[in-house]
Amino acid sequence: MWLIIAEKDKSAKRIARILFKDVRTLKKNDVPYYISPSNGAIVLGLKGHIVEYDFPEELNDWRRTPLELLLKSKFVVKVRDKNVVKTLLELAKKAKRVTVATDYDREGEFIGFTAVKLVEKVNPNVKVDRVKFSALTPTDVKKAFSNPTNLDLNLAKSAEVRHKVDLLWGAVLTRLLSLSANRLGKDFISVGRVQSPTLRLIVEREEKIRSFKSKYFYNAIVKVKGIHAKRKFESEEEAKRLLESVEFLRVTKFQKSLVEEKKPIPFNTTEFLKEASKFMKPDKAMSVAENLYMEGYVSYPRTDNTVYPKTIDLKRLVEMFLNSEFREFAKFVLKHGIEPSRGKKETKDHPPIHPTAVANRENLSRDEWIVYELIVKRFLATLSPKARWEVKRVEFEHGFKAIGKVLLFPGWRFIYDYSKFEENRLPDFKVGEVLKVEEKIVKREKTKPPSRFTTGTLIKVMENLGLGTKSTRHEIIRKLYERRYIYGNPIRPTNLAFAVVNALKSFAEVITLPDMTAKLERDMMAIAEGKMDEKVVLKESVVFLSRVLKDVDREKLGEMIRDGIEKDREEEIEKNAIGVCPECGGTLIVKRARKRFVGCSNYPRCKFSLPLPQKGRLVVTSKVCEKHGVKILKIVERDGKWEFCPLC
DNA sequence: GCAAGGTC
Repeated sequence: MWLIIAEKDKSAKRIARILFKDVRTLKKNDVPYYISPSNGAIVLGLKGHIVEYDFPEELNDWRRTPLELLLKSKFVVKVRDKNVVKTLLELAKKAKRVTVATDYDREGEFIGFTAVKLVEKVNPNVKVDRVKFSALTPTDVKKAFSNPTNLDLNLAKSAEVRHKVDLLWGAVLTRLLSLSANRLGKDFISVGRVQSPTLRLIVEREEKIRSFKSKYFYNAIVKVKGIHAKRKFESEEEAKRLLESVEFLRVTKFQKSLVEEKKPIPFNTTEFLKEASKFMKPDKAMSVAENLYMEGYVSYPRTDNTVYPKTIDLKRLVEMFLNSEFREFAKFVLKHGIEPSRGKKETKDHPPIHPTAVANRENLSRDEWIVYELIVKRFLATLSPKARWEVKRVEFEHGFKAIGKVLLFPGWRFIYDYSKFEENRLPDFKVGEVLKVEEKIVKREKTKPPSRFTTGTLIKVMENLGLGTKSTRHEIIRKLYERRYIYGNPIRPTNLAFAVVNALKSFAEVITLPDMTAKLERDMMAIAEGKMDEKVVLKESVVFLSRVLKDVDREKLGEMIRDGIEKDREEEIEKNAIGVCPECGGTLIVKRARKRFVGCSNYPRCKFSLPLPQKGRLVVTSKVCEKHGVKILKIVERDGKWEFCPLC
């Protein structure tokens, strides 16, 4: 029997259908696999990593394990998906030949490698080979299977070292911070190669915003021919002085031009999440996209590719929408001729995210429809004509300027309505023409601090810095929320986040920098090329971390972090305090436990409490009820919002 | 109860 191992069920199915004519689907331990009786072949899909490295069980008790022991420890293999491993072993026992057909990348090589190691335990003499294809098309797959090669052990080792380095750093520093601050159980303080640099970005942006000194500036504005032209000044006097002196203005320059506005590029994971985050958190958007993929409505949502491969029949996909509520858009695209845009990143593994079937609004959940509509509109927009603008620039004496923009032809904007735009109409001017100043205004404005990251912009920044992968960035951000390091969107860091980042900066700064990932990438490359031994890389980490453990002042570290937590707690109380308790004079506080209610700060001495509605998002407003002197509360629900005083 | 990386 010939066993072919794929990375996931979907690819297993595809591979089986491409290679064999008589494919039957069977199930063992609830795991599907595909069999070709005539060829005596079985294709089994794994679920990504089915095993992972961990520390031996005796090191699991955080309190009782000196951190130095983690550095000396060996790694043990832990099974993550029992059913898949069981099925793999049962099938492998009977195999004469095993072919690894996992994704052709570093993690894919590692996944295949670990599967083979498991197989060899039950079937030591099995023949093993490896096929490499970068697209699941019949041509690519068949070609790969006619040229089987061997597993690339160095490539697999390079992924293995990443797993180990990440676990080592993550476990040692996570436990160090958590133990020092005495935050154990679900309240632990996490640290990691990707999450910590990401958190540092957010914290440092907040520091910039806090230290930002805004300056005033003054726009001298004149109205001529019904439009406003302006010039910027640093001082109000200068602006006023100039305005006082002008009664007529001569036109010194006038330009009218046609400007084409590029259409958006095809969706890869990052671009998709950036746009979808206007509606929901990235982890939510990702799981919704995953569902749509499983139901066959969109293509694989984890991709770096921003260029449609030639193998996709774009025209057929557009025509598919002629019988849908997107028909006007499909017609528009077909009428103007399909011309796909392309991004800078071109990879071979998966195409950009695009619709694969027509869905009806009624068959999808609300969130599914939002994501589906976004993907469809984006797809059609990438194929449609550019937008065309008429841009006018006019300049007057004394440096007054105005710019006008009018959308002449919407092109892709007709379809993709997710980015707002403004038009500003300007009449035509003639150079030399002298116009009467109809109105004069001085407007005071402020320079703005840098803006906070949103989940969307953060994902993009992470990608640019090489932090995380298309499949993990949304997870990392979710983790930061879950650990109470960040809140809101735009994202704000908590005091705990400040404490964690500053603590790490003081004794293990590398873990807060993207450079660590960059260096790890270089080391992995060297290992893959056979120029470096994985032991050397691991040793380096061990040496660094043992230095950290020796030097760090755990008392001080614990204090820093507890301070952060304490500050968060105080702010939380302050934010939720709504007034004075009518029974004891204590402070009334909105409590958000399993149920939410208004309680007294003197609890348990004072048992005063008020019920609150449990549904919708509750906001403490700054308005005060005139009758009771307590803050007005607001409930925000999907279909509206309402305000009330809890004492009324 | 640690990370980040696959996939569901």
